[in-house]
Amino acid sequence: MNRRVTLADVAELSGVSAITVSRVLNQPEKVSEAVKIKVTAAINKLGYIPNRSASALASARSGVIGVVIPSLSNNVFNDVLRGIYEVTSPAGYQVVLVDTHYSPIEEERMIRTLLGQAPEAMIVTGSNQTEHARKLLAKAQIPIVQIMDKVQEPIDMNVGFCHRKAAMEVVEMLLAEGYNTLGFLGARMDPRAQQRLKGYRLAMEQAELLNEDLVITTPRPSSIAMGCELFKGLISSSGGLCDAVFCVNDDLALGALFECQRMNISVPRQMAICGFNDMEASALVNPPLSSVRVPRYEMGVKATEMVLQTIKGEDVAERVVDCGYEIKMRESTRMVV
Amino acid sequence: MNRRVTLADVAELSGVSAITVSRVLNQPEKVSEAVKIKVTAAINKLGYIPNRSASALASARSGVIGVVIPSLSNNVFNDVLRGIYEVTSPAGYQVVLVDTHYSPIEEERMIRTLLGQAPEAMIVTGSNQTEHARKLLAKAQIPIVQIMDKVQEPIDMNVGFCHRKAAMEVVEMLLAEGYNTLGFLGARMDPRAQQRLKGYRLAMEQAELLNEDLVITTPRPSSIAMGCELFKGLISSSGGLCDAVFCVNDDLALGALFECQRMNISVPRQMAICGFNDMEASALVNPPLSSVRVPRYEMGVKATEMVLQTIKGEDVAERVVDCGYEIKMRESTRMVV
DNA sequence: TATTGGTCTGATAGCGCAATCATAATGTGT
DNA sequence: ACACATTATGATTGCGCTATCAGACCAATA
Repeated sequence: MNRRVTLADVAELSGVSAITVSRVLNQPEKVSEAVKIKVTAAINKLGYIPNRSASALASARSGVIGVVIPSLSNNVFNDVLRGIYEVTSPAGYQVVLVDTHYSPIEEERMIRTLLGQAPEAMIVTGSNQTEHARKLLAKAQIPIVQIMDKVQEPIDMNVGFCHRKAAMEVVEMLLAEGYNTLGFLGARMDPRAQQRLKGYRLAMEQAELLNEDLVITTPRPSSIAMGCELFKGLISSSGGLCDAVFCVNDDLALGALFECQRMNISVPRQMAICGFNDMEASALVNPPLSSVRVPRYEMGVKATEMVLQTIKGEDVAERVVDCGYEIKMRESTRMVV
Repeated sequence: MNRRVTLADVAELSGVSAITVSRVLNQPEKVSEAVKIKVTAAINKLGYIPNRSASALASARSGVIGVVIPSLSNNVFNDVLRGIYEVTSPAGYQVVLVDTHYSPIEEERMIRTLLGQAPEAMIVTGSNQTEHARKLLAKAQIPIVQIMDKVQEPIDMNVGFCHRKAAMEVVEMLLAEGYNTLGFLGARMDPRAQQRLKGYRLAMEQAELLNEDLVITTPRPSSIAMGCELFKGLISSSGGLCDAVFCVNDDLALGALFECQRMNISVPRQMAICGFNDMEASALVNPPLSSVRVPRYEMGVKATEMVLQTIKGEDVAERVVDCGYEIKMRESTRMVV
């Protein structure tokens, strides 16, 4: 027979009760050395691996943290995830990760299935959950952190920053540098992209320079290739008058840069380019691309620490954390005189 | 009270037995229309979400697929994961993902905890598991696919390609193109990187051109910045004699390219560059980088289809799949006469 | 010696669900 | 009318583990 090895098997072999074996694994300080050694030997001999479903059911603790992200392909979330695992892994928690493909409907479905795992906490991206999804989350009575965005009315906790403010600040810096015909490239246009566009519009309006012909966006997914395409769109729509472009992320900015190289448009002399997220490539291309550094890894770590702390019953001092950002002005937006 | 809603609650409200509610959810074809409507209404009213731990325990089916990858930061695995989710998600399976940080020891530990979830199948990366980890996997009696590599003796199933052969072929093509002082840049040097290096060495040896001074590697993580660094190492170690460089991945190749641009080394006139993986940027930089296209997404899909098929009890025709690769020769390795 | 307090171990029950088998209700053919 | 198959529903049980409480044991103190 190849029945799976259970606690009872270990108990029998080591001559103790099942509950004692359980204690050896979960509360070893409550067991005498002699028994611990006997039981450990039996565990190793049988190759016993505890069944988490049974444990979860009996203890009402699943050891699962649910993580909801909008896209597995967006590298931005790699770093966030890395941060999350950095904390969950040593703490013995498992991550169950779902991808919503940027769809609130799908997100609601995913949250529902995730809740079926009775997660002890959830980390979700942004704030445009459906009304029903928010209700589900609130009803679950577990710690929840919304990440990436600065959220108006958090379901529970929040770690993020204001994308609108960051974008405004970028535009203001570019205007201060001397650029004035400043275009905008955006793809996917998820809520965070929308906020950045809003920031761009606000700052341009304030400077009385807003020209909707210079705003090129698409709901299609973002990519370097899309950056090339949108940039060509900007050139034709602006009649070649643009002197700078703010891209909603670094992929688009790289695309714009590579396209400039092919079109023999000198960066930054003829065209300044600024991205967002500060991915690794941005600082290393030629010329180095200006961008906005975002503490992605740190957000993942912080959010996870907050939920684990709450699980442990400790108080979380700051339930809403503005993790900020850092504008990295590099050669790609240095005005040449 | 805020006790979680259970099957029994739904059963009571709808005036049927618990098992009937269970059937409405899992085998609706076995329940009459009238009862189905009544029960569904109760489920919605109470906001009932089934507890998967209990379900897993009772049915001995966890609905979990375990996935073991060596690194969350390596973008190569994004696409593989995307492929995996593309299949698991509609089939109602949850993915539990673990990251081994390229360490077989940590991998063994992760596999052990993963097995605690009683996964119905596992997808693991490569073949350098510890002996014990392999035993654990084999003992689990579940379908297992090793991905990425072509594996000598698969634990169960395998989807991948031969990295050594791919690298050999690349080197042979570069030599045929007319390059002969061909360097190698490698970072991290995980088993697949080792295989590519082996392929390089074999091909160079065959051509009687192998010169270990032109092999620059580091165990440190791979990155674009590391590509810049290693390339500088190659230049100094080769005394500027190199006319081409084969990089173990595209990050290093991009680093080498960007560094060439800064050092005013013309690519490909003075230095040809070839990468591996064919990430998006490679085709879009200037000049476009030669690389090896690898069906990452497809590997994820295929591996997942294979395990789900096995779970369903169907036979998998090919238990070992060579998914191949495609060498993309682009301008960065075009000999200029 | 009796009492107390502490440490260690075990018996029992139940977490929420589905497998299994039993039973009731319905239809079908003769 | 009957036997018989078929479909729909329910009662019981147990998956593997841990919470809870009870008890055994020992040492130290009164």
